[in-house]
Amino acid sequence: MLLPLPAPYDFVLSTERYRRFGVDLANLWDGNALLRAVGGREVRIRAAPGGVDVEPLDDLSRPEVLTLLGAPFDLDAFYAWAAPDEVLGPLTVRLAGYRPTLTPDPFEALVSSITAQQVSLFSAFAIRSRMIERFGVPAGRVYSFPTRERLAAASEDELFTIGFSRRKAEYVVGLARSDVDLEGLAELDDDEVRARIVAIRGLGAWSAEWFLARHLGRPRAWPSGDLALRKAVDVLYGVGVEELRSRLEPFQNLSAHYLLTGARNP
DNA sequence: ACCCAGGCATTGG
DNA sequence: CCAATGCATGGG
Repeated sequence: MLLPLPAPYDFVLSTERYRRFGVDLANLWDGNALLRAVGGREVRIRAAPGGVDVEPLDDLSRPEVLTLLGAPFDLDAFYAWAAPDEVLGPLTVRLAGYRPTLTPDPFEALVSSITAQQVSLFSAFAIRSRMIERFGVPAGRVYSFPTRERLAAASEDELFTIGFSRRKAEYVVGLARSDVDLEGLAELDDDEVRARIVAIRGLGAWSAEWFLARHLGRPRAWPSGDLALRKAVDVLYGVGVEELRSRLEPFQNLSAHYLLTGARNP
């Protein structure tokens, strides 16, 4: 069944992140389709004229896929705003139809951030996939991401065995066992979200900003501490990330994604 | 055998 | 308040 998305939309480019750094067992690339477990069932997403083909498409999968594919982003407004910019103008033309994906679940977003802290994304993907394999549940060929309950019941040693540092194992289990209302964060404004995230052990400013950017899809999220973004901004603009921030108002999030994707797809 | 990679908490000044 | 340190794995 067709799930419409605003044109232009480039499905393959938009999902590049899920296969660029290795295999993502929770967002599994299958040659021409993206597989994702929704409610314990495998959902298959493929490119289609006017949007994507989703199978099965129902009241459960529809909102999940819309979030996953970044439907909330207003690309038209971003492109119009970016056109005069010497860097983002050409970039939005070259990457036309790139719609950043979002992580639908807050716990998944935060645990994924912990796995990606400090190490290369190749390493992060490998460790994260071993965790998904062990603590997630297969739905066809793809896996549902490990639930908070399942990781709350895990031991730090189990996580250490599959490649987590002792410290990161503490962070993941601690987050799972905490009483923080992760769903409730969506009701708060950007700065309140930042404060709540940073108050959790193992999550700093970088993780908070990516949570705003890739889970909540907040337009002004700007992960200025991100090493890859710093390098991309330096190469493409020749300035620092902090001095660029105000210039990108109010499209910092989409700008960051276009700069990162543009820098690694020259 | 190195060195670095899309951080963070801890420790020491 | 800022600088130094340890962390585990995958690629080059």
